[in-house]
Amino acid sequence: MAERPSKQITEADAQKGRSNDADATRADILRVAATEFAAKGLAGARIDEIAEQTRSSKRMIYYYFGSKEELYRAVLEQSYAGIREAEADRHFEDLPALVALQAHVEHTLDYHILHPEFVRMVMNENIHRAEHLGSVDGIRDRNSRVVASMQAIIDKGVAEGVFRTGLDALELHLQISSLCFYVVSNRHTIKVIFGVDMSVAETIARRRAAIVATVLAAVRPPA
Amino acid sequence: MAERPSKQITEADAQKGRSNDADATRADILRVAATEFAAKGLAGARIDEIAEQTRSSKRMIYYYFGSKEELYRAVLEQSYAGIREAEADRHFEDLPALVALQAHVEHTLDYHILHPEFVRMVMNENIHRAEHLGSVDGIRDRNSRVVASMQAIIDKGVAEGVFRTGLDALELHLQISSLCFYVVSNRHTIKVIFGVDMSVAETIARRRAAIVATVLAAVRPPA
Amino acid sequence: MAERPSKQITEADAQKGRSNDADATRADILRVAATEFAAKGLAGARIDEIAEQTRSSKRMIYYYFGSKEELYRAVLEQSYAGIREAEADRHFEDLPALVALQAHVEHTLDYHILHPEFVRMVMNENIHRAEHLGSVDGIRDRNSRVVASMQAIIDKGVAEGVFRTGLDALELHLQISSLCFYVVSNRHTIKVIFGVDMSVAETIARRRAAIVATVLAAVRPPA
Amino acid sequence: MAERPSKQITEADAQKGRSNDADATRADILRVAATEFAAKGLAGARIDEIAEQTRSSKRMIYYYFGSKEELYRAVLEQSYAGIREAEADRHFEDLPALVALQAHVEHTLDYHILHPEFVRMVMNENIHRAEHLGSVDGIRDRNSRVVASMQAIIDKGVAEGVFRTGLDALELHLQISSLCFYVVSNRHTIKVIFGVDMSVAETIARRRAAIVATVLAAVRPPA
DNA sequence: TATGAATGAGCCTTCATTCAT
DNA sequence: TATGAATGAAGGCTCATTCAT
Repeated sequence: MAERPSKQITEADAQKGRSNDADATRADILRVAATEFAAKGLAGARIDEIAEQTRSSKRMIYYYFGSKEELYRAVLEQSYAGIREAEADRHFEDLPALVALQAHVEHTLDYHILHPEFVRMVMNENIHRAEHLGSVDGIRDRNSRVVASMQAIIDKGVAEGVFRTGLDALELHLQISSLCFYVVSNRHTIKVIFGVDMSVAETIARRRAAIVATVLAAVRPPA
Repeated sequence: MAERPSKQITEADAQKGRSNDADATRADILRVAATEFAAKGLAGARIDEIAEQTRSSKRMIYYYFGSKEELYRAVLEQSYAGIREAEADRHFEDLPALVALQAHVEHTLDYHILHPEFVRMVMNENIHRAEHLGSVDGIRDRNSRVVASMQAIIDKGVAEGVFRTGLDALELHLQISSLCFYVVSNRHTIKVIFGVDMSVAETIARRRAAIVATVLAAVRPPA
Repeated sequence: MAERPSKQITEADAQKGRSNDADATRADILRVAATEFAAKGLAGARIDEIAEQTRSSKRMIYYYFGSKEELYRAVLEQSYAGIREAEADRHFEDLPALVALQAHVEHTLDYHILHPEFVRMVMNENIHRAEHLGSVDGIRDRNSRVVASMQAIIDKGVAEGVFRTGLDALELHLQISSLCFYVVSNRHTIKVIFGVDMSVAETIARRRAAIVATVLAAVRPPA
Repeated sequence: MAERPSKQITEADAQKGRSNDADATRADILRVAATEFAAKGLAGARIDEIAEQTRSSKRMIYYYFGSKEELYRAVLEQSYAGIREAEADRHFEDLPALVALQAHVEHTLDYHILHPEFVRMVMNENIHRAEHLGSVDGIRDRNSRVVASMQAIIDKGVAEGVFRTGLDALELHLQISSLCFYVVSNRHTIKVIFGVDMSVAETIARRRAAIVATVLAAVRPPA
């Protein structure tokens, strides 16, 4: 993310002692906006509040992003880019299927727990019937990649004789997502209704084990 | 005050404990508001738009509910009352554990699919960190009831030798909830990313079977 | 004020065990309204709040008084009726002029201190350029009576040789009013600016003496 | 910010420390609001009406003042700043005590007559129990200054042998205020009740003379 | 005489957005 | 690229008043 800025530092910038202010400003706005939109949704977030927490001004938000909605889309895009990168970084090819699946589930759960803003953005997007997600670049690529990756694990598991046959890669992916997403997305109502605090490490550990157990049970061949 | 209501109490009214125009107006507002809040969230919904779809006026909304937030809370309360009633109607006591569990999962999934507004309200509430849920009456009662019911099934299943030991009732409930909730809550992003339309009957049937299979696998005793 | 109800108790009332409900209701509303209007002014007072503090309802306010403004006028009228009665009760005819004048000043000051709502109503009325006072019955009578009374004291004082000549009755009345009114009308700003609390008995006593001294000095003949 | 205001700084602006459109807009709003609040009070004044008489818009009122109450407070502050400045401009040090006192009374009366909005604002504030006055800067300073000034006159008068001893500076100040304030504050009820029009020059002159006479009599040593 | 329900107009306030510089 | 000032439209809410019974 911070590795390769999209614009080169111009000579003029260098002369003025500024090192790519534009990108820094953009990133700064995006960071603040991500927090605000995740916290309050598209309608609930306030451009003024975002501007105040920014190092620059409200005018700059419009200069860089054009409108509140486009800023929201940029945040959304960034959110999905994050999980895409995280998923791309995982390489379970050489592991036994069961180990790979377990690792995948744990990584997925961890990502959600570590990135509640991502979870909130996805919730927001669903409240808006995903109308902004369509215009986000490369969003459909995720499909093939994540499903292919799941399919690879399934194939290996079946080949190893540790998975049952007839498993559907997309279905399995969605179930794992369900189990990992819900823990984070619904943690507040869970807390109120059941008194369970999902931010406690021990609770998380217990839930992780239970989720892993369920997923492994789901792929287990019949006795 | 309670001496003589101006209109006669009909049998239907009596059954619902409603007795006059006031309650009808209240209910009408609540119904419209439920749709709007579910669709757009607390911040996104507009009192004006709710009023327009109502048989009464904006003024009446404030007359009966006091503020936008209180109206939202009333809708939230009603949403939870709905699922609580639905859960209370289920009686699986005389069924074998596996059948009871399967029926429970299917009912739960069906309820979510049939009541997407409930799902959306829960999402909204989580976006607001469940700050309004706390003041909703009887919300914590659900805990004991739903967990007790799950525990009963677990106990019977273990007694019958068809469930493994060591199952946690709350954990199982949350996993079932995850699997049933996500299908509905995230259907829009799922549609955009994976092209799967959750409103198609066939897709639903396939997912229902898969979810049931996973839950049953999760409780299955080791081979 | 509560001595003689304006309407007789009808037989029907007596039968129902009600003793002149209508007048009681009217008086009750008027009493509450007086407090509210005095406290918040015509624009600031709320019919709803008045109704809530009443033993009857909002509808009754309109039934008896027709409108907010007319209720205000009724309160105003009642306020002026109060001071008129108080002034009418004073009989200084047999006293020496100086004693009579001193008693008059003290009574006037006491009345203002004991009836801050009257003072507030007069302030309100001046803020509204006295547009409602015109339609209040018998308001101009006060002129002749109060000026005549003052003139009588002046005449006697001059005859006794203890007052200077050339005194104007209205002017003297207005100066006494000024001194007595201001203490109450401006007590809040006085408190904030000068830290003097006009509700403290000792402070009042000191001010009373000072005001009396000034008025007596004002009528004193030249040395 | 202060680099180059869009309009040239006029001499008048410079004198008042104002330099650009923003301050002009603010001042314009304040001027209009002063009239409205004085005329109708806090509750009676309408932001819409103020906005209409302004060169700018309703939105700008909130941009500069935040709320109706804060605008009211700004007007109140300005009102008191006016009389404070007027009082500061008076220099009676070199005059004989009697002349100084008479000049002071006449100036005070003139200020009230020339600034009825100030009088009305003070009335409004008293109707609101001076709850806004507390947060007005420098309001308590007036105390020391005005009392000190009065004390100086008293001291000189006593030294000259033309004032009696035992005079209290605050008390004298309050009596003078009473006499000058009431003429303006209660002129409408006075007009209705006594038919005396305080806006007529001759009437004012007569009252001024009478008030001066009373104050001078109040300080006169015993014969 | 009395009451709860209803209402239209209008009020204070806020929002995303744009302009002038 | 950057900033403070400005804005139209609309949003939530309240008020005095009236209707149906």
